Amino acid sequence: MTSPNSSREGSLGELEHIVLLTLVRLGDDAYGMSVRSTIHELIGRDISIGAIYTTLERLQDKGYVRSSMGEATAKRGGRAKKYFKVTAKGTKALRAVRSNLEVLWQGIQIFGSLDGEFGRI
Amino acid sequence: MTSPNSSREGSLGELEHIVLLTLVRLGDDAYGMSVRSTIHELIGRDISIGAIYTTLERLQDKGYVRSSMGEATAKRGGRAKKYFKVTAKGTKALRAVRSNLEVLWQGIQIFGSLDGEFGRI
DNA sequence: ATTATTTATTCTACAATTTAGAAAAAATGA
DNA sequence: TCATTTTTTCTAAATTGTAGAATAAATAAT
Repeated sequence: MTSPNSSREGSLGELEHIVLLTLVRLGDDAYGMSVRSTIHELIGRDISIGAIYTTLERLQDKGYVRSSMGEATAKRGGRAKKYFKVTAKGTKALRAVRSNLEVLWQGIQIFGSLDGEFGRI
Repeated sequence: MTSPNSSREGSLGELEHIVLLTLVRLGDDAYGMSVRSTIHELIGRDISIGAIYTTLERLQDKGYVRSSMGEATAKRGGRAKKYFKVTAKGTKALRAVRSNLEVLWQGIQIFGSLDGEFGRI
């Protein structure tokens, strides 16, 4: 690549998109394991924990999230969690992706209609 | 990988998602170049033509689209186009992705509100 | 106090997807 | 014939997605 294609802002990999969105949803309780189980509960997708963490790390490298260590809790296996928080930049990326998807889906009619709408961003 | 994770149905790569959706939009006029320009017009993303074609081919390998050659047109450079059509399987994948996204975005509130909704699928 | 179990993160290596750019093909126009 | 245009194909590489094993740190059980 010579010139870094700038038209690619508002572009997130599929898993990055899902993970970032789940972080927003989880708020203060967002860490590796909870992200994984929440995604599973919401859409039934079983992503390995290793995949979750590499994605989280890449998201951090890109400045879309930051992380901070919590404290251990007094229960079996309650080691300290690494919490993740979406940055302003991450929020912006999410908004852009959302906006693009709305345009792309606008007017698309495929039988079997699902009539939901996206939540506000 | 030992067992092919089946929870991954209703999963399309980001570009696959965009391209498939654009094929639906274009209907009978969907071929490499038109897909590329339409995406550019809709979301301003400048994807190389090579990238479009590799995606189209992969989509075909997965059975999400089929292709057929058209005829040459009587104009400069009017060589025969390769038209693409979304299959029932492709439509199904699109519906699943859409459904998952609706769930994931449900209830997400990020300032700067975009209040559109997805088109029906 | 050693060992087991649980929750959690990190590491490693590979597969799949995305990407650009150059090459080739097939048409008309000069 | 040579140039130009529209279109597809090929090639190589970067980025993203993936699982599984290893490690760590806590409490529970013996």
